Amino acid sequence: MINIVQDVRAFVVAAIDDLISQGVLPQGLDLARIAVEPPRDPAHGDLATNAAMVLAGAVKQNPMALAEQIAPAMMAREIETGDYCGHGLVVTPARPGFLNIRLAPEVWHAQLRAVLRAGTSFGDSRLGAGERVNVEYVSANPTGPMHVGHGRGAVVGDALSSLLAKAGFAVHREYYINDAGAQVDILARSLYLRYCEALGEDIGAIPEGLYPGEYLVETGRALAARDGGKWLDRPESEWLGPLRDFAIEEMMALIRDDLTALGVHHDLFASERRLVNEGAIDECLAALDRRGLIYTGVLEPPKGKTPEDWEPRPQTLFRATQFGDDVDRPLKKSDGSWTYFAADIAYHRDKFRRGFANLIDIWGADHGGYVKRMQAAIRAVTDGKAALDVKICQLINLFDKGAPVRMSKRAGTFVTLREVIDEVGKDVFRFIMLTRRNDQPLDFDFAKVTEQSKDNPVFYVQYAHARAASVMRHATEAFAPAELSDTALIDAPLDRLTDPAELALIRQLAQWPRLVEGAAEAHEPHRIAFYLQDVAAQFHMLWNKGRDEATLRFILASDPELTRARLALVRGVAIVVASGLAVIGVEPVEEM
RNA sequence: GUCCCCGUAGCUCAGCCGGAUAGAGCAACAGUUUCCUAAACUGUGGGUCGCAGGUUCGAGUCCUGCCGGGGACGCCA
Repeated sequence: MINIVQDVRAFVVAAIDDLISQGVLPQGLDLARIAVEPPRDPAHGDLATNAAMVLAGAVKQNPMALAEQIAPAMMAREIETGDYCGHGLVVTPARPGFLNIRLAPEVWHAQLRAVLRAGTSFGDSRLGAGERVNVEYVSANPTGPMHVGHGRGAVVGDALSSLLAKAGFAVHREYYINDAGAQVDILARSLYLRYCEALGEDIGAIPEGLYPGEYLVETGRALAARDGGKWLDRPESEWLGPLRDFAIEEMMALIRDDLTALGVHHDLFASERRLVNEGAIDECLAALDRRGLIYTGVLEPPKGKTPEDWEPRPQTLFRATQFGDDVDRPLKKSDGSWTYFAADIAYHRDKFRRGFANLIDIWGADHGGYVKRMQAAIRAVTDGKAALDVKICQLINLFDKGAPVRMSKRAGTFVTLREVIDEVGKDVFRFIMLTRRNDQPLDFDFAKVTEQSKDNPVFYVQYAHARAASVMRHATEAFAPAELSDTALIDAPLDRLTDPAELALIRQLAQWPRLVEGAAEAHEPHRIAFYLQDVAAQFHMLWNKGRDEATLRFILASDPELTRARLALVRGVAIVVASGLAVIGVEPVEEM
C-alpha cells in the first residue's frame, strides 16, 4: 500500500471484476481507461474514479445508473476483504457518474506509517522496471567556462536523471564533448596568442573571430610553463594539433570543476573526436548509404532570410524527409569534412549500440530547430527501435534587484555559471532552475533568490525542513531520543491525528509516490519543485494554526501521546521534503 | 515562406496520459500579530483559459484554421 492511488485503482478494477463474475456486467470490458485521482474539490472525497462514465457506453447504461451499481459492489468487497481497515471505504455516486471515494482516517494514518518506515526512499517506484535510459545533458563546447544557460541544462538533466532513477529506471548520464569541429581549432588559435603573451610578446587586441576570454590567459601561461618557447616561431600546422589537445583538456577540466561545484556528475564523457578517429562516422553513414538514404542534391535557399553569400551547390544529403523531417539535411561541409549533424547521428547510433533504446537529450533553446532532424536520423539509424525525447531549455534572464544584468561576451560583462554559484550557492541555483518548466524562459534575480522570505521558494521549502527539525529538537526536552526515532514514532497513536488540516497534510504526503511516477513519465522534473512548495505551504499553515489555537501545537506538555502522534507527522513532512530535495540535488538543512 | 515553443487573474506562473464550481505566489483591499524558530498570519475581491470551429457524456488540456509573442531554418556547434 505504498502508492495509495494505484492501490485504490486496483481495488476499483477488482470490484468491477466481482460484478462481471456475478454476471451483472458483461465480459470483455476495456478497463484500461479507468482512472483514479484525487478530486480538485475536497468535498468530493479523498479520491474519485471515472469508472462508470468510461464503461457506460460499452454496457449500454447511463453512467449514473452504473455508478449506483459499482458503489455497493466496492463497499461489499471492502467489508469482505478488509483492504481498507474494513468499513473504511465510503463510495458515493455523484452527478455525471463519478464515484467519490472517502477513506477512513485509519487508511491515511497507515500511509503516514509507510512514510516513516520507508524514510527518504519513500516514493521509490518500480515503474521503470530497470529499463535502461540514456540522458545526455550539458554537452557544452570545450571552449570556455560554462554560462548560466548551461547551468540550467545541467540541473534539468541531473534532476531528471535522479527522478528517473527513483522511478526505477537504470539511468546513464552522458556528456558529449564537441572536440572535433572548427570551434576547437579557433580555441587552439586563441590559446596560441595567450601563449605568446605569456612568453612576453605583445599580442595587442584579440582579433575578431577568436575567443577573447580572460580564462585563456592562465591556460597560456600553463602551456608556456610546460612547453617553454618551442612553438613560438613554428607554423600553425605544427602547433595546431598539440595546442588543441592541450586547450581541450584544460577547458574540460574547467567545465568539470564547474559541474562539481554544481553537484552534477556524468557517467560518461563521450568524445566526438574519438568517434571520428575510430571511423564510427564513416561506418554509420556508409550504413545509411547502403540503404539509399544518402544522395547528392541541391537544397532550396532558406526562405525569409537568405544569406548574402548563398549560392546553389550540390551537397551530400540525408533523406530526413523520409523520417518525418521537413527537408533533407546536409552531412558534409564544402571542405569535405562531416557536419556536426553527421557526427551526432553516429553518436546517437553509438548510444543505441551500447544498449539504449530510450534516449533523452537536454538542449538549449537555440537548438530547437534541430530536434526533428535528430529524431528522424535516430529512426533511420535504429530502424525505429529507439526513441529520442528532447527537452529544450529556454533562456535565463539575469536580474539584480529587479534591474536586468546585461550580458555581453565582448564587453566583458559575461556572467559565468561559477560566479553565480559562488554568489548564491549551488542549492539555491538548482532549486530555482526547476521553478519553471524547462521550455519556459526563467527570470533569475540575485537579490530575490537569496532573500529570506515567503516569496522565495527555496527558502520556503528549506524552512519547512528546518522547522520540522527544530520541532524535533524541542521535543527532546520532554522525550528520550530513542522515543523520537522514526521507528519509535511508527508506533505513536496516530489515530489521535483527527484535525482536518492534519489529515490534509498526510494526504498531501501520500501523493508523493504518484507524483514521482507522473513526473518521471512526463520527463518533467520541475513538478517536484512545485510539489515541495505545496507540501511546505501546508506544513507552515498547520504550524501557524498552532499560534491561534494552542491545542493544535505539535508539542503539548499536557498530552505526550498526542505529541508523539504529531511528531510522527512532523517527521513525515521532513522525510518527504528531504526525499524530494534529494531528487533535485538540494541539501535539506536542519536549521537556518 | 516552413517548422518548433508559448498565449490561463493587474504581474509571474502551475494545471498531473480530458473529468465535476480553473489554482498558487506577488500586487490590491480588510483585519490579526511578542506565538513550538523570528525572517509574518488570516480573510476578501479579481479570469470570455488569445479568437473561431471540430471531436465527446465532458475540452484550459486533443484536432483544424486564424491572431499575437519568441526562436530556428546549407557549408556553426
